[in-house]
Amino acid sequence: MDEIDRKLIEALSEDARQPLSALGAAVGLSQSAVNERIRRLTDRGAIRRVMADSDPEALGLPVLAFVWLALADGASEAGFRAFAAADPAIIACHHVTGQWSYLLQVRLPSLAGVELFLAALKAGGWLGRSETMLALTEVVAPPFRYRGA
Amino acid sequence: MDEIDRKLIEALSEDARQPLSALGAAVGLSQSAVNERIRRLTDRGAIRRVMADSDPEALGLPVLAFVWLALADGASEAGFRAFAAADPAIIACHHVTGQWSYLLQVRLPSLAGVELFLAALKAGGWLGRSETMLALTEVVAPPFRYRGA
DNA sequence: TGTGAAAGATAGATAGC
DNA sequence: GCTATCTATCTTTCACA
Repeated sequence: MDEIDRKLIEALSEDARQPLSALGAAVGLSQSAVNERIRRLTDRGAIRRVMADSDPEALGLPVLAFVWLALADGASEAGFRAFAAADPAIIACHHVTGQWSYLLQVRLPSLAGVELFLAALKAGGWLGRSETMLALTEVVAPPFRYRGA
Repeated sequence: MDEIDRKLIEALSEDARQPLSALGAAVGLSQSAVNERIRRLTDRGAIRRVMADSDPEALGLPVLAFVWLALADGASEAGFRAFAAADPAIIACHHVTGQWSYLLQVRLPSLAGVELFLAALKAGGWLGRSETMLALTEVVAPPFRYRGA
């Protein structure tokens, strides 16, 4: 992972459909050297995948909510993690320091969807305490990976 | 944006390098019909880009911090937004409801980096109040777009 | 919008150096 | 790592449904 690898990943993060020749020109290597580096970066897992970044609004998911969660007493951590991994509305879930145990980032069709989501958390027996904040403007928008309805 | 479009975006979100023939087989359309749909989805902006999702740890950015921020009195909103857009450590920045004005998601090389980041926020005159939480486990990992050192 | 087919352009993969 | 070659894939275009 040298400076050239970093530049390649930066360029591919911007646009992964650039020809190898363009990448080569950008970093000062031949097309095949670039190809070989990308192969190695992918094998090592430094590049995890090449994916489409899509617009959540176009997919009918305009609402982004941040949900702070303290698990219910006695709820299984492993069970909750399986639940989070399975729900396509959950675009990120981190175990965090501080007074809450998890921070969820959720994409939903509407505010009503937020209410349904919280109800599902409660019905699953996961929800101890929680606090929800809604995203207004996206000042720096992270990539969005659509995981299905 | 019908069911087929959604399936295409879901498949491309998983792996954007599949041949059109494979996508066609998955959704029950010909290669040329798939090609045409992807072109339209891209033109409309439903597909924003095709990018590499990389591993922040491999890039020397193992620390993810959530920084809740209330802007300093008199700080310019526009100025702060330009600052956020320019700093590659900031992978997401949302204006949010509730007691804080912004939520920043920041990728950094170390805990010392978090301290430096907060110091830079303060030095820029943006920081009113703030509260930082560190991510421990990534239960559901969002895609990561490397924006450079 | 979609199908099927065919031509041409492009880029990825491979092998020898 | 480079150059050259081979091959898979994409793109474009057509006639037709």
